[in-house]
Amino acid sequence: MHADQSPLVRKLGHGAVLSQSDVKRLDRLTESTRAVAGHSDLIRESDQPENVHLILSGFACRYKMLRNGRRQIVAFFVPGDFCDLHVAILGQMDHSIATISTCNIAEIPRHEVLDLVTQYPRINHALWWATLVDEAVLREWIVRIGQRPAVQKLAHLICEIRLRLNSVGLAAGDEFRFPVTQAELADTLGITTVHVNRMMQQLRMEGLIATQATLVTIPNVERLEDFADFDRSYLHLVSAALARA
Amino acid sequence: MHADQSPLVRKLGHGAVLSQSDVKRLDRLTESTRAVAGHSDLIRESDQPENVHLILSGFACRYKMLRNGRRQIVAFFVPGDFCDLHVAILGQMDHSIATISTCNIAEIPRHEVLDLVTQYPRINHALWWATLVDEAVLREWIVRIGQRPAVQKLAHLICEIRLRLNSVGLAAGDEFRFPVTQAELADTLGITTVHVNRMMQQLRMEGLIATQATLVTIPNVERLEDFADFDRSYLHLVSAALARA
DNA sequence: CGCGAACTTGATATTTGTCAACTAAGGTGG
DNA sequence: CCACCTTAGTTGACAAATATCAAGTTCGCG
Repeated sequence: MHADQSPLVRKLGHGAVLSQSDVKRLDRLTESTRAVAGHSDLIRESDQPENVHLILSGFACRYKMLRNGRRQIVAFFVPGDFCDLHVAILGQMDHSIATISTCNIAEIPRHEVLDLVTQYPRINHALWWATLVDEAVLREWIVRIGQRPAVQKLAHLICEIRLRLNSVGLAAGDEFRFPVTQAELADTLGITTVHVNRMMQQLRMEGLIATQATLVTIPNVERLEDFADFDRSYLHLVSAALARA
Repeated sequence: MHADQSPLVRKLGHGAVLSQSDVKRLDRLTESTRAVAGHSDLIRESDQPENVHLILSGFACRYKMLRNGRRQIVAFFVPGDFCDLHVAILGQMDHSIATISTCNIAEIPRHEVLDLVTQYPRINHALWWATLVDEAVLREWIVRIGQRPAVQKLAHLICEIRLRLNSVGLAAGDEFRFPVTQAELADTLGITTVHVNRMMQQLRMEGLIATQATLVTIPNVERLEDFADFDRSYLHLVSAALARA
């Protein structure tokens, strides 16, 4: 594992053992980038996007609006994540994608993705792996929202984000940047802003997390994961690592 | 559309325009079937299954257990659905699959699936479509659980099941069989059995649904869908139908 | 006809939501 | 560099939704 690898390469490295040329090909994707301000839509419901979006830095999310004005965030994107790898097949977006913080993104033409999956078998495998992990994450979000009390929802989400950032080299030590407002957390967890605030205080008081501005510190990861009943296995971060050893 | 088509063929017909030979190939999948009693596990968490499971009749579900004994159902399977089309890539199941009612299932060896996706491009496209629709359904479940009051959750789920059954020819007219207990609905919607019961009564009193045993009758589909704020588009049932017209 | 599972009911407890106000923080123009 | 101004975070009192518990009742099946 090289310290200078991009989040994308690090991420896909969990899904397949990549060769030098694979890495070189992936790095080419990030040659032309675009900066996007926070809180702006990348794709709207009913769009039929031409390009695939890859997050290089910053946070973004996938969300759906309801008739009554409520919003549910159904996915977070961190650096290394593709937002819409395959939507072409369905023809039409059934949700929207927006940045949360300022982001650097790469827009990758459809034909280039096609080149990746047909010419680079290990990258193809890694992209499949990433798609299936995305699905596993969706399932875990359902469990989190459906069965956990609010404090655990929050703790569990923080565990997930920490581990995902860690797996792409963005949560060294016990802290990481998490520029997400309490209102956005509320839309993610299916609770109100006020309640997020109180649950946050509870986590702080129990010494499970500490925050200053957007910096989250987790003094004892194991303790937080135990509190949240967080089972890492759904992120499937081990198999390729084992293969590499 | 032929009345004698299997649920599988009907379902995949929404994802691609299938040829005669495609249909013939798909029908071959269902030659050897197996009956499974209700409430028995097909695959358990941490299994590494050899075959792909296809539901031919009956209802099944995907679920995850929590440390505290609670259960969350994260997917329903109706006839025509594959339970685990691609889990091979992730190496290990992170959840379990169980029948709800008595089911007829086909177990399809991995190499045969490989044959399908490599030798039959339209079937390959349809399977991709099915996978992406599954993902869209997961997102909608998150929205349902996260943002809707309990009555709407229930109504919304009923709308989804009705439409999915209808799309494979199993919900003719205004009624369909739905052999799912209130306890299972509770595990699906993230509410308690008692509350499911009360919300069910409310839907009945408002004349939105009627039930006798496992038979659900919906006098006015449009009214129920409006009540549930149900937007069909996430099931992506139109594109191939348009192509056919 | 009886037994167990599923469904139903009522009383009460708990969690979470709502509303409304206030404080703190960050960014911008004068 | 300060004053202001907007956004994010915080608080308290109260309301509503949902959970819990415990006891029926009904239904299908052997």
